[in-house]
Amino acid sequence: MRIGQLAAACDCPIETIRYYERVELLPRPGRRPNGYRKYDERHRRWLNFILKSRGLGFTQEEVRRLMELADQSQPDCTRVHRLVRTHLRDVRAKLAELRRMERALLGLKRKCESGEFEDCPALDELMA
Amino acid sequence: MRIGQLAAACDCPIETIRYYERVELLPRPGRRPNGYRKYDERHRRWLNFILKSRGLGFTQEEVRRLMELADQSQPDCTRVHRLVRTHLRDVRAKLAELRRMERALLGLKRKCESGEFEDCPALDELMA
DNA sequence: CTAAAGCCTGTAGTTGCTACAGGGTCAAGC
DNA sequence: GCTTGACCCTGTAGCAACTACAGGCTTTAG
Repeated sequence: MRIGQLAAACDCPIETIRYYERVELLPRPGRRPNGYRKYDERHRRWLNFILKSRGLGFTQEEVRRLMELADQSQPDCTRVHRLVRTHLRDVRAKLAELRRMERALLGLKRKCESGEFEDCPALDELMA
Repeated sequence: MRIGQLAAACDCPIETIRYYERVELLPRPGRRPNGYRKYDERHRRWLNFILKSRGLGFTQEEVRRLMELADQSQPDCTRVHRLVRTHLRDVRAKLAELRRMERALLGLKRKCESGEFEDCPALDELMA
């Protein structure tokens, strides 16, 4: 397939596919005589793997490691497990941070809503 | 005060202060004859405002708008309220996304833990 | 034969900082 | 008087992970 067809198959922008090639996430495809990239099923599966992993928030570096592990004949489940656990920890840290923000923003919002003030109490709180 | 003292007062890296000046978030300070930046209380309060807002996840653009609103003699609480609500929506969208990731990662983790497989079931799922 | 759609490379922009390199300034101590 | 160290300056480059052109080929449909 050509790049556009791969992009359609994986629902991923063409530019992103070329980008993954440039940063050496996606293996280099073959080329037709006219210079067009030529992809096969293997590429489609790797691209899907990358997209799924990124969709779970793994960094490029982590995806690279996952791909190395997946590429072995005898996948090392222990390592995969460790990667997943570590990343889960990161995700939970971000969750905690966002929840903190949510609480604070809710507080600001309530202040804005609670009655009549000369000046805005939310701005006051940010200024304090 | 000099930049180092402001940085210490607000617990913020010096580089960040210069950066905020460059992108025109923080008003330009005066200069001493030797070229050193010279800050006063007003700068300290603005910098705190910026740091607090950023800590709540507001983008630079949003902080700029908040600052404009805060700078008026008659702060428009309605606009502030709208900014806060919009941002709260964004934060909640990110929360939902992260929770989705958390669930999926937890699923992967459990698969890795649940017994003996020939190959890693987590990798299988990413590959599928 | 021409127009549109598809592909190519290479580079620059995004957000919000952070990290130098390569200098100038200033107060304290010997 | 001179050095040492802490502080400050500008300007540029780097990070993640894309996204968006510009400027140019090729292929396909009518």
